[in-house]
Amino acid sequence: MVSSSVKDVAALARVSIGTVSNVLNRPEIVSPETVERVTLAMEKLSYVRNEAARQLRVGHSHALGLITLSGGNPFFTEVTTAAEDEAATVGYSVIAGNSDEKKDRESGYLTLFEELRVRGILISPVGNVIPRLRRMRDRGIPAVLVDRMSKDMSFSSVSVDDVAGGSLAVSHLIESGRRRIAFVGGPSEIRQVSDRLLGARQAAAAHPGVTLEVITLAALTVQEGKRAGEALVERPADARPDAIFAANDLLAIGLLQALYMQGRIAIPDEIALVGYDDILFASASVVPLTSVRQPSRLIGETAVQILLEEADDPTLEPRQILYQPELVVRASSS
Amino acid sequence: MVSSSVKDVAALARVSIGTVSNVLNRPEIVSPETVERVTLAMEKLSYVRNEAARQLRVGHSHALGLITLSGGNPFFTEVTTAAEDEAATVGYSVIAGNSDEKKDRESGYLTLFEELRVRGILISPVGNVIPRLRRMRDRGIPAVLVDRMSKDMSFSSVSVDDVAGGSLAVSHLIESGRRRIAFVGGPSEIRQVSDRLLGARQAAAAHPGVTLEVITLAALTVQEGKRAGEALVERPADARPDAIFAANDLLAIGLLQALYMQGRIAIPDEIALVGYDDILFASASVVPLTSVRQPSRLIGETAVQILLEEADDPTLEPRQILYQPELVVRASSS
DNA sequence: GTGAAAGCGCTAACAA
DNA sequence: TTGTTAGCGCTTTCAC
Repeated sequence: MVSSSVKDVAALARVSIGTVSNVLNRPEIVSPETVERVTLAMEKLSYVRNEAARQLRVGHSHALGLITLSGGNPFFTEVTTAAEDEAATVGYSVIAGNSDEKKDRESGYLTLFEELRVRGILISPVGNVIPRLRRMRDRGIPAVLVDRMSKDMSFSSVSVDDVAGGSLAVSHLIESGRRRIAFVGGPSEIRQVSDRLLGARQAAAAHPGVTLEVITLAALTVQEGKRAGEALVERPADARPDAIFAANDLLAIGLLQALYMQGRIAIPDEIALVGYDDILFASASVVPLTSVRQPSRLIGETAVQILLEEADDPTLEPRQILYQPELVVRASSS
Repeated sequence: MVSSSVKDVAALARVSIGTVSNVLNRPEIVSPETVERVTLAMEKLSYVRNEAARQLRVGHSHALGLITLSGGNPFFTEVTTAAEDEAATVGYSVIAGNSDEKKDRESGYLTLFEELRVRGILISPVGNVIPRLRRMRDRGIPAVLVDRMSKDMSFSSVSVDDVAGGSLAVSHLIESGRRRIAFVGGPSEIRQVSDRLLGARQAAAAHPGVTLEVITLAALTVQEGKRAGEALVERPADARPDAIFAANDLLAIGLLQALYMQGRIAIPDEIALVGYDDILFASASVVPLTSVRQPSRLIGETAVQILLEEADDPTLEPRQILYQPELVVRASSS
């Protein structure tokens, strides 16, 4: 057996296919009795609308594309869930992909979304995708940057002030008496990383006598954090920093595993540690983690709202929404 | 400006649209020069194939639908990533949704996937979706159950022996001297939960003098685990269990927060704790968590393989793949 | 090796 | 209020 189409429904309900389409899309203009009859026929045949055909006709789909930096990061999971919920309230679905911070994966998803003619794209970029997004916008697919601002403000964005966040974290470490601070971060092409580092630098520069060492890793994962921690354990004790600001909580948890659990380095006594994102597991880690919290759900919801507005009216000016982060102090730094 | 179509490409390359379609789908049958000319034209126009039109013609999409029980559970994140990777190797993409253990969300995704005419469906069911899956299979959309077997074996499944896992966990607790064991789990309609409980019961029954208390929660989340933990803290010390087997690690981490961090109950001395899934954060939690590990990536990969085979050949007999879980002992129970 | 043409299922404009 | 019809972009025979 194969799927039934409007034609089958029309035949069974003894109406034209145009009427079937109308009860699907504008039931208010068709008489209640007819609606009833058609609906019944649909149920009898378990008719399911063919979205591809609808989309081919109207030109775009009822889906939004979302590309996050990492599937394993609960922060992005929360953003995604919030976006899905918000989109669902207006009948849209979200197709989520994650780039794992890799440019070719990012590019692959953009192509997929383009082939799918999604209504719009939400993205935390890795590579320089702005030119491509611009082309896509010219062809009717708008985009909103998530968790990162566009430098030239040519796209709307919903983000959190990462410079302020970095500054918040490092200021806190300095205030609690730390002087030899290390920033452990990922690839600097990732704006979130470079901004958090910038904020850290500003805070350090404001306090004479404070040094900031920068440790750059390949990715923002627990594994990489662990690797970095193992390298630190290898150092002679007096060559180690007395505080670490990790670019995200995954990294911080990896550091915790290597420094505290394997290396038996006292946290925070020997080394204080601050993470970023305040994921669900930060408060329950070996040493509860001080972290910079971002309003993840709010980011996802706002981004969807702006995107759908721009999809409806492409002439809208790009908007930059910037939320402020918040420091949550726990045992790892006090 | 609007998207260009095969027609535009054909015009620019001075060939027919049939030829354009051929270079897209069977380049080997068209002359190299023509391929070259058409490819060039595509690039000039930045042509992107309209997937909806392709799909309308061929009858199904190049996407697989995946419904997991929880977006916030790293176990399912890993299954999802593995499925995406596996699907990508054969040119398929995965549309992932999570039911959050809610029947109506599950049903919504099934409808979406049906409208999208996905090639097949991977699902960890909440409600009784078997009849519906059967209808969908009759219409050409096969399904594979993930992380759960179908009782009547009418669908293929890729799962882990949850009864064995539950037994493994509780046997370990008993061997380490515990007697008053509590099972903290979610809704019993979720097969994973009821199977793990069954295994726990079997292990308890095999040891006279061991009691098993069952605490049922609304969902398998950190929040719910925390609520359960708070209730336990309220009890007089001698009315508390001396060991807890939590149906997953999220629950276990919530319990840890309430019992250990807020309630100052010694883990494992007063209460030993075992979780399930061995998520990335289990080893780095306040008290590193003993957990039952499942081969998450393997589950995702295998499920995709079987699904695609069944999509190609609907006459295939359903297969049941059952992996064995593994106990990872850490500080929370020893 | 290439071209012409039918038709997948749907929506929307227009006619009745 | 309902019916008729064109056509969205693509793939796929079937001729040539």
